Amino acid sequence: MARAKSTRRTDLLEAAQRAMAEHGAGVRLNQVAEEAGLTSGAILYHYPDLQDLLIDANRAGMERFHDARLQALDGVTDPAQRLVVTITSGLPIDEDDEEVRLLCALGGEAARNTVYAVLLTSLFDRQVAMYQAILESGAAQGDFDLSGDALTISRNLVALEDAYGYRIMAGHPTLDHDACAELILSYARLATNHPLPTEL
Amino acid sequence: MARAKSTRRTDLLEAAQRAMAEHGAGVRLNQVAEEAGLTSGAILYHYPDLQDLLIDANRAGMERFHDARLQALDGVTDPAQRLVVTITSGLPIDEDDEEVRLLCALGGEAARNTVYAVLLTSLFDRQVAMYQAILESGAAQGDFDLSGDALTISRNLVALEDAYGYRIMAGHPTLDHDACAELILSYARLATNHPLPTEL
DNA sequence: CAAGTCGTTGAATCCAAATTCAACAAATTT
DNA sequence: AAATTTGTTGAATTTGGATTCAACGACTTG
Repeated sequence: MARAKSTRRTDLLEAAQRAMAEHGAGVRLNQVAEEAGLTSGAILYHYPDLQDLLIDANRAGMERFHDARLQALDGVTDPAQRLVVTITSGLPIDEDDEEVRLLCALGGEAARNTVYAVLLTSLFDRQVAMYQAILESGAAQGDFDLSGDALTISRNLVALEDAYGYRIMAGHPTLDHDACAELILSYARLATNHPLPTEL
Repeated sequence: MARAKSTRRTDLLEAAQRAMAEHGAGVRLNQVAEEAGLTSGAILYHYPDLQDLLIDANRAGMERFHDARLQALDGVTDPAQRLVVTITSGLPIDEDDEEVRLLCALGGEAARNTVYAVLLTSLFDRQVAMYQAILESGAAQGDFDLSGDALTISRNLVALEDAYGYRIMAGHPTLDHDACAELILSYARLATNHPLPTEL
C-alpha cells in the first residue's frame, strides 16, 4: 500500500484528465499510468475499464470548470459586472489551458460518443442557466433592457464562448482571450442595451 | 491495376473522410482501407504516411464544405436573403451529417495538432470573410444598419454556427437545425437591424 | 505478532494493428 | 505481343498496447 486513500481516486482522475488533455480521446492506458506515476496494472486495479475512468475524469473536469466560474462570481453583485466576469471566465487564458483542452477533446468526441455527448450537453445547459439567471436579475433590477428572451441570449452567449474557446486553443493569430472577450461583449452589449464596462 | 486513375485519389480522400468521421482523429489504417474497399497495403502504396492522407482528406473536406456554401448562395442577390441562406447552410441538417462530423473531430484535435489547427483557423477566417462581404454589401445598399464593424459581427456569426454545429451533432434535445438557425438569426437581426425573413 | 487485505509491480502472454514484401494482374508503352 | 509500369493482394514479420497474474511490500485487524 502506498498512498493515503482519500486522494487516490482524485489522483487517478487528475492523471486521466492530464493524459486526455495531452493525447486526446484516444488516450492509452499506459499514458494515463505514466501521468499517475503508476503502471498500467495499478490503473486497471481501480478501473478495470479505461472508458469508465475517462468518463469519470471528464465529469470531474466539467464540474471543476463550472465550479470555478461560479467561484469567480463570488462577491460580485452588480448584474453588469457579473455578466462581464462570467464572459471572461468562460474563455481559456491561452492555448495552454489544460481544462479547456480537455473540453475541446471531449467536444470532438461527442459527435460519435453518446456518453460524452450527454455530459457536454448538460454542461452547456447549465452554463445557459447561469447566464439566464444573470440576465433576468439584471432585467428585473432595470439594469438590462433585453433585446429578446433571456434564454435565447444566454444560449448565444454560451455558444460564443464555446466557439471562441476552440479558436483560442487552435492558436488563432489574432483571436486571443481579450479579443474574444471583446467580441462576446459586443453581443452582450447589444442584447442587454447596457455599456458593460470592462473596468470597474 | 484496377481503377481509372482520375478517381483513385478522390476515392482515397473520400474513404479517409468517411473513416475519420466515423472513428475520429485516431482512425486506423485498416479502417480507412475498409472504407476504400482495399487492403492496408494499397493505401500505403499511395500514402506511405497515414497522417498525410488524413490531412489531405480534411483539406478536401473543408474545401467541399466551403464550396457548398458558396454554391448555396448562387443566384441569390438580396443581401438579407444571402445572409439567411448562409446561416442555414452552415449548420448540419441533423446529427448524421458526415461533413460536420468530420469538422467536429478535427476541431477537437486542433487543440493538440498544429496542422489541423492551421487548417481550421483558415476555414474560420474564410467563413468570416464570406459573411463580411455579405454584411458590407448589404450595408452599402442601405439594407443593413450594422450595429458595429462588419468584422466583429461576422466573427460572431461564424462562432455561433460553429458552436451550434457541435450542439446539433451532440444531439441536444431541443437545439436542432431550425432552432439553432433561429438563434443565430436573432443575433443577425440585432446586428443588422433588418427583420431577415426566413421565408422569401 | 500473526493473519489477512490492499495496492502495486514486473514478467508473461495475448492481440490487434502497422509494416514489409514477393508475387501477380491489369494497363501502358514500345 | 513483349516488355514495362502501376496497383494490389496476402502472407510474414514486427511493433506496441492490453491483459493477466504470481509475488511482494505495506498497512490493518484480530
